[in-house]
Amino acid sequence: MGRAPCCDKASVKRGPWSPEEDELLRSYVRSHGTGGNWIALPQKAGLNRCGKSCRLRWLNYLRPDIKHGGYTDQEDRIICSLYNSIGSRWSIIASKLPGRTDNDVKNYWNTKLKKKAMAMHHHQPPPPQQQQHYHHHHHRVAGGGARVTLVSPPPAPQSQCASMQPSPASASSSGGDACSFGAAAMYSPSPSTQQAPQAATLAVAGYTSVATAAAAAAVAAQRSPLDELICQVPPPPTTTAADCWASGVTLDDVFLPELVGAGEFPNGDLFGGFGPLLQDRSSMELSACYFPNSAAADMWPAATDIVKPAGLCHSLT
DNA sequence: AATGCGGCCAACCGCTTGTAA
DNA sequence: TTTACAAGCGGTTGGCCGCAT
Repeated sequence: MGRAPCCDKASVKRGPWSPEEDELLRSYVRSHGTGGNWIALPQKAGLNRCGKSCRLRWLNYLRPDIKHGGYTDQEDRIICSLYNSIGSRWSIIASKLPGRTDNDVKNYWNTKLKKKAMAMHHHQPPPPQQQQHYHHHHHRVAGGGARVTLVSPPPAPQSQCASMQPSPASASSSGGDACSFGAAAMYSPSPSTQQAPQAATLAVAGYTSVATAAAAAAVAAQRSPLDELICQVPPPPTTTAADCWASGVTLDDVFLPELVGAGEFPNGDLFGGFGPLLQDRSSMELSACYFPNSAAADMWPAATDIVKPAGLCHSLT
């Protein structure tokens, strides 16, 4: 038994919206809101449309804060970086781009950015050595906020993909490895990134993982003394996994094999990291944790507001 | 001018997730 | 705990438009 359809598709209008329908929907939502019930909305608004269709029209087109087209280089970088990190999670990617919708970002990627990324991937010179080399870019966040360190995976030829252990989302995306790494290749450090503090914050998310994106935002929003400690560690002179931790930003999942072996975080979940960086501490159960330095390790027993893993706590120093 | 082709994008489809009863 | 339903999400489709021939 399948689920009953949300509306009678034979009787509702489908296809492009007319200006009159747009105005009906717009004025209804303006005066009543969506009411949390899109299914009932069309009838109340006097529209002969499926509720899902109304919702889509509002979210993707009629919402007042929507931007169409005119993507900036900065937005391109954010999209590429996030795509490389998390795959086709368009709603998450769009949430990092004010005024953009998931549908819009998805279309933009599929029609333009993917090709651009592919082209750049194919123009990447081969890596100098097989040893993975991670680029660190340091940015100071506006307002004296946390210094953050970007860790980007190197542009990698397809032959290296297996060893890179991309996140499940990336691995399962239809874009394939070439696209994924092409996106990474596009994400070289650029002056424009450094000029925009907000962009720097967003870029951090792009280099890590979804939850890390939230964590990066959380760093600025809520900080305990432990958080401060993490964020104040001076920038490392070299580029190792431990350095990444020391900089206060969780690791990209490509570091996992290097750190603990692929079996430690079965789903590419890297939140072995530091509880204090997580937005919702109470809901996160860590499978392991790694202290960025011995001082943080010392403070760990005193931290009472995070869910601590049963075992596997290590200091990286 | 007519036709074909490819790019673009709005909209749809169907599956997954969240939640209330 | 189970079930039903709405919302959310990502993949896909279809039609419009501009450009090349």
